[in-house]
Amino acid sequence: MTMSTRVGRPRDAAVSSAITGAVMSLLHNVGLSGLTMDAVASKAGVSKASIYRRWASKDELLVDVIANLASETAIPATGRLRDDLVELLHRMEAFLSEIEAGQIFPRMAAEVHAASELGLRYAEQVILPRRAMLAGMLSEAHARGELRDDLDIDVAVDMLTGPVILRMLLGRLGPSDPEWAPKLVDGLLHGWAGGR
Amino acid sequence: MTMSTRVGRPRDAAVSSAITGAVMSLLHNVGLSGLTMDAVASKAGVSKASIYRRWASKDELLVDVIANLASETAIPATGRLRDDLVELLHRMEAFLSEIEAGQIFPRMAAEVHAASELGLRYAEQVILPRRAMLAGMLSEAHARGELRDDLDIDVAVDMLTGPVILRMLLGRLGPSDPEWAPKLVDGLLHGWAGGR
DNA sequence: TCGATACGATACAGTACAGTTTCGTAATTC
DNA sequence: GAATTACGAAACTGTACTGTATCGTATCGA
Repeated sequence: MTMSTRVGRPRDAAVSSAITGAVMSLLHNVGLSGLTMDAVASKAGVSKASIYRRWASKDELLVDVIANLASETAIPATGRLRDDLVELLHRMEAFLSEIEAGQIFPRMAAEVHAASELGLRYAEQVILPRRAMLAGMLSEAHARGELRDDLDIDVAVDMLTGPVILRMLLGRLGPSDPEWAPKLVDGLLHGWAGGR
Repeated sequence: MTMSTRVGRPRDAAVSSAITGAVMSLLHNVGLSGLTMDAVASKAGVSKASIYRRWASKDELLVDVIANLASETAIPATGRLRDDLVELLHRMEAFLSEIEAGQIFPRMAAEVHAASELGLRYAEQVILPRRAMLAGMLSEAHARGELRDDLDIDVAVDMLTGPVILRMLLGRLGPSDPEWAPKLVDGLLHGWAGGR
């Protein structure tokens, strides 16, 4: 029962990375609408057959690339909640604008809403892990006594991420306010009413 | 220079309304992806020629219908901000789920982001007016002394609408919490930190 | 050397859809 | 009643894809 070393010419790893690289490049340049399999093959200098030898469909290729694209994200943890939140928002803004997420996220949101295969995998591999990380961050702050006891963590995650997503979706509608992130954080922490 | 009364058979107003009605119905049922001109014609009991006699393209038809669809919305005004906000959120949730906006909004967000003709008109006719109404509502509350002086109204609008949009986009990911709206409002008004 | 698999290139099949055109018929103005 | 426009039906054109198949060639294990 030897681990059968496959016979025949082995797959070229450079081809695989050329394909995923081409997908990322095209996402960045032409967005999701202009991303065709012919364009990927052309950009990667690769034949379409080589793509379909590795991925069964365009959707599987996309999920693969997008999931990896969104993997490396560290949560700031200085111990001071306000600073952590502002820093987090800045990172989210950077990430969302970096890869033309304005093209990707609306499409993925529609997929999630439609509960398609692509949408489910995007939710599992991209959205839910991030929400879990945020929830963990808030839980730690709660343990440190920085949050009210009756704050619902899930709702808080919505309160934090919702405005960022919205801002990215509608970004071009108004002038961008460099103080937006700290204003949001202070609004969240201290509330609209009463106070100072 | 008489106002030339056009010669020939006049257009049937019933045909026009059948078309727009079919578009709304299809948006409701199959969403934007399944909305083809053949489907519209079939559903309306009308020939495609009659559609293209009235609208030059699918996009123009869509803009027309969507703009009218989002026209009538009243802002609650009981004078107590908290109740108004909760009621407002409920109306937004109802509106967004009513017409399968989960299909429409992501698509329109992508259009807005791409600054296409369709996106610009959607922003002008649907998004911006609503934001203005919300800003007015908050300004009144501010005049009544219910809000902190240093609250940025624009950011506040983001804080209010962002979570609702997000919740709608990702709606199917988690169990729905009937107390979500009041939790959000209380979180906004009283803040995460300090307090009670 | 031989069988098996990968590769690029390219043609091909299949599908889906926007928008156009044709045709026979109905409504309206002059 | 003649010219003109609207109407439904349906065929048609053009396009833009996804995914498959074919072919000659290259690279591996046995």
